[in-house]
Order: sequence, then C-alpha cells, then structure tokens
Amino acid sequence: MQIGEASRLTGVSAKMIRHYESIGLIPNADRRDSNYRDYGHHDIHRLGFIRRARDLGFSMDEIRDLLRLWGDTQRSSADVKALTQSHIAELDQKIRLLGEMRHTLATLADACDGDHRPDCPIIEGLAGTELHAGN
Amino acid sequence: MQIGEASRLTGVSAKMIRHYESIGLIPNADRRDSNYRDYGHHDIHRLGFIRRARDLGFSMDEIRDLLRLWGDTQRSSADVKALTQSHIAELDQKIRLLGEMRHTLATLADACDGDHRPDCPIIEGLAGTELHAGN
DNA sequence: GCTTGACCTTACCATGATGGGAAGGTGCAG
DNA sequence: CTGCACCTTCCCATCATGGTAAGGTCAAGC
Repeated sequence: MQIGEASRLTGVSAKMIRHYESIGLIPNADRRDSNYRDYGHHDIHRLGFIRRARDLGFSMDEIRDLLRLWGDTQRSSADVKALTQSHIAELDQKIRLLGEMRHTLATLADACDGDHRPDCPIIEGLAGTELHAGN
Repeated sequence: MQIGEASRLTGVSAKMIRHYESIGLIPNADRRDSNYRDYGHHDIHRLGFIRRARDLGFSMDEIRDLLRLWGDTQRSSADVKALTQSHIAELDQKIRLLGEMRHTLATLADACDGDHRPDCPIIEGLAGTELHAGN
C-alpha cells in the first residue's frame, strides 16, 4: 500500500513516516516503479507500535530502544520493565513540576480579587516586589 | 551594568536577554561607546518578572500579555486573573494527559514480571496484539 | 607599550517532534 | 487529454534555549 493508506491505518502522518525512515527508526521502505513507497502489514505493525509508544510519551530515543527490545527474543522482560519504570519516573518528575507551578498560580489567583480594580497579587508576585503572602 | 551582571542578577542567560530584545519582549538596551549593552535597575526588574513568569510555565506570548498588563495602570485585576486561570487550565490539561500516560504505563508495568524471561505485557501492549488487560 | 584574560558583539547552527508549502512526477477515471 | 488525488524531495517554521566561531573592548599586570 502507499504511504497515505499506511498513515490512515496507523495514525502516523505521512510526513512522520518519511521522517522515521530518514532517522532509521524504520527500515527504508520498498519502492514501486513510480518511486512511491510501498508498505505491507509488517510495516503497519511497526508504525502502530511506534505510535502507541509516542502516545505514552516515550521519546524517539526510548522508542528506538523499545523497538530493539521488541525484536530481541533473547531479552528479559526485566529490561523492558526497567526502561518503562525509568519513563514513569520522568513522567512523575514532569507532573510534579507542573503541579508545583499550578499550586503557586492557584495561590496567587486565590489572593486576587479579580474585579475592576487594578491591585493584583498575581502581578505583584511576578514583579517580585516581595509583597509576600501575609500582607 | 553589562549584560553579564544583568544575567547573574536575574537568572536569565545573556543569550536569552539578547533574544528577548530581538523579539521585542524587552526594549532595545542602551549602548555604551563600546557598543556593549547597558542595563539599569528598571531592566533588571523587567527581566526578573519575565523569569518568574517563565518559571511558572507561561509561554512567551502569555508573558508578552502579562508585561502589557503589568505596565497598564488602567487594567483591572480581573484581566490578570483571567489570563492566569487560562494558564492554570492549560497546566491541568497537561497534568491530566501525563497522568493518563503514567496510569497506563504503571498498569502495564505491574503486569510485567520483570524477570529473566522474555514474555512482557508492556511490549505486547505496545505491539497492539490486543492481549488486553483481562487475559 | 604590550599581553592576558574576562567580557562583550553578531551570526550561524542545533535541539525534538511536527507541520506547512513549493515544485514537480504518477496514476486513474471521466 | 484533462483533472484530480496522490506521491516525491527539499526547504522552512515552530518554541525556548544552548553552543560555537570570529572578532571587538577593556582593565590589570608586566
């Protein structure tokens, strides 16, 4: 099948399929006489794997590792689990950071009347005029 | 003062200070005879504001709005609060998305023995072989 | 005076993952 | 034969940031 149908089936844009090929994440596609790329169910399977990994937030480098582990019948499930838990830790870190931002902002927003007057603890907090929380 | 000291005082790299100037987030700096940029306490204040907003996850566009609101003595605190709450909603969205990823991964990881054997629900889940949760 | 070193200047390239668009070839249906 | 949908490669943009190169400035020390 052509790249368009492969894209539709996997949810990976044609643009990205070509990109994944260019960076070696998927092998060079077969070509028809027209020079159009030609995909089979094996390719679709691999692209689907990549898309699901992307949806779970894995980076391209991590996906490269996952693909290697997928194709390695000798590897132990501990290898996969270790990679996954490392990624979970990255997610936890990001979530924690965003949560801290949210908390700070919510605190500032709570202190802001949000009315027609100009006085605003949010702006004051950003301006760093150290009007602090207690005033 | 020179850009290096401004950087040290504000925690914004010299690189980024020049960048902020180039995109109009801060006004063009005064220049000495040497063509070196020259900063005063007013600039330091503005850069500090920007850095704190960045630390809270605001985008450059949002920061541009915040700076405008900061300088507008006519604006109501409601304007600032609205922008902030919109940003909080963005953060909530990101946190929710990351949380979903984390949950899915944790479920897969829990199902994985993580021993020397190759069988691995994580890889199977990514491969989309629909072995699902219930099997 | 001259060197050294810290600092500054501009300009270009890179990241990661993705999209947009141009300019042109292919293939099928009317 | 025309039109249209699809494909090809190539270049550029995003967002915020860093790196590096090639060169100018300035103060301290010899």
